[in-house]
Amino acid sequence: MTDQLPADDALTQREIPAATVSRLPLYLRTLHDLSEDSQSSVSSKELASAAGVNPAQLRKDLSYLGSYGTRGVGYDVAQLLDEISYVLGLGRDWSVVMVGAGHLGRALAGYAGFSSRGFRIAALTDADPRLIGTHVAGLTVHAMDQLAALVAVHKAEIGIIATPAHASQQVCDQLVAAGVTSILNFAPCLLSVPERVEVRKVDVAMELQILSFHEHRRRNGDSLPLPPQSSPQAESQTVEVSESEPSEITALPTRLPQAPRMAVAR
Amino acid sequence: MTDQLPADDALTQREIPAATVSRLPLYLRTLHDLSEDSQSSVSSKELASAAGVNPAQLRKDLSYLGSYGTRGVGYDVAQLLDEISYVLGLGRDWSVVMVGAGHLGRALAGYAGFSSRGFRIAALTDADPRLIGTHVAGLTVHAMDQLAALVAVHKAEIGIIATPAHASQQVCDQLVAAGVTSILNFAPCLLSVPERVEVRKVDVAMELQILSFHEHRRRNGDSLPLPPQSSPQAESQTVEVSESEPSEITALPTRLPQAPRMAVAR
DNA sequence: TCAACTTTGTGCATTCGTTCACAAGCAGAT
DNA sequence: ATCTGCTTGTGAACGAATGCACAAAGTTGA
Repeated sequence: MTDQLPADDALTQREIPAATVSRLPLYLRTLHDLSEDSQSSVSSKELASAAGVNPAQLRKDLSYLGSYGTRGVGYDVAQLLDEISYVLGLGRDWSVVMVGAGHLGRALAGYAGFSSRGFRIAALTDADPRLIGTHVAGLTVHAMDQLAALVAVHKAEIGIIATPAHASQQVCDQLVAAGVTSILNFAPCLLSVPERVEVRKVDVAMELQILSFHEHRRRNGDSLPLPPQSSPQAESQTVEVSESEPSEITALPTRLPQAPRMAVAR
Repeated sequence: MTDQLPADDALTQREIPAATVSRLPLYLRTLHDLSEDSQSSVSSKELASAAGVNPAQLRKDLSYLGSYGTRGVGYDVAQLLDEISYVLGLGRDWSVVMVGAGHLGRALAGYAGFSSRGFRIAALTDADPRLIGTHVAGLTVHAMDQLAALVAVHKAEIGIIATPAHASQQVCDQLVAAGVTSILNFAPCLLSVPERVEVRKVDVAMELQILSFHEHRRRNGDSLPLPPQSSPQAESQTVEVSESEPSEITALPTRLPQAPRMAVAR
């Protein structure tokens, strides 16, 4: 098993790095803002600062597109918009099929930011018979057995899963079987898909837990039952706890106090 | 401006890497699933596969927690659950204040996944006078000028911004002024905050654009008006385009055909 | 008690991503 | 025409993250 990659070698080679791709939409949005202020030209310094990234990183990112700025001047806003739009495949409208017409599904279906960016929610399905036939944001909710037909009719390449976690893998399989090759998953679970299918996930609870980590760390810092070693001389914190009491952790949960706790030190 | 970091040196030093932190909620969820199947012990191989990561990575991640498994056996599911819960600060309930009672805000307020994970939406505000006083998921929508008071009363450390982009910076400033130190932002825009405040963002349109990139790439591959150099001999793709026509890009948008396009090659 | 087996924890190599720093190139002034 | 000043594009240094491979450490069974 000495990894012999399939022949996507020469292709994968000069690919735009994933990290860059994930920033392109950011640049696009920032450029859009600039162009609304009728600014026609922008330097990497300016654009980077507006996007919240390092100027060198911006330039390197753009260099992958082969998009040329003008030395001494900067980038043409309109041209760069076109360039990035093109690379992101935003030159056309995309049909999106959404599964799940619960709270989240309905909210997403009504989100104006989709259509304004060329993503058309073409169809909406749900497993709940009570929802079928109801209307959401101008769409009729269809039954799950219509899914394949809807994907075909609307030539949808992108699917959105806004169902409970327990249903999501099955829904995913149906989407894939229907020909969808990109999936945005809002259900908190791992989806298994064929290699050719691209999955991205949005998990709000996960995001909150990451925030919770930082809050917790801020408060309890590194002072806790620690391993043999005395804690290093790190005491001076810059954390301002605004107005509340000095950390009143209500109730440590099911924690067993026996397990050696090491917060930070390796 | 030769970056002289503040004295969070010794602290940041042995910190758990951000990449690891972002995976901990994933492990937590996976362990939860296992424990519901009343599995009491799990090996890194098994857990990693269930979480969709490399076993070595899992072990290294867990090693930052100082959480010890048992060699020859694996990890105790319950203990690991506790361990990760603790590190993520999930030993307590967190009060969350949400701003924006539009489609998204309402959907999020009703999301069961929050409360079940210890995140209590304690209050909900909106700028729209028509929404104030209405009820959403058992909460009354309050006016924006109540925000600071609500944050104080509920001792909320976490804020969620579910407003339109144009309002989000102002809302963010209000949250920060009220003492919130962690923000989850659903509005598509960059927030500027003091250093001590942690911001995470969820941008669905951005996710769709990244998917769109891959779809586009899959279809148009590297065959496009290219720079002088002839394209390398990369032809054999493994992409199956299921059933649709062989790429019928409806209308290239505002694209100027003059700009040299280089899709992949550097 | 000891040997065979399993699985962790981690040093190390490698890959990926970010940032620096500077030569190359263009615009505009003189 | 040439020179000055600015900004791009990118090689190279750095740093973070990943994954391999193996010693250490425990379990199980005889």
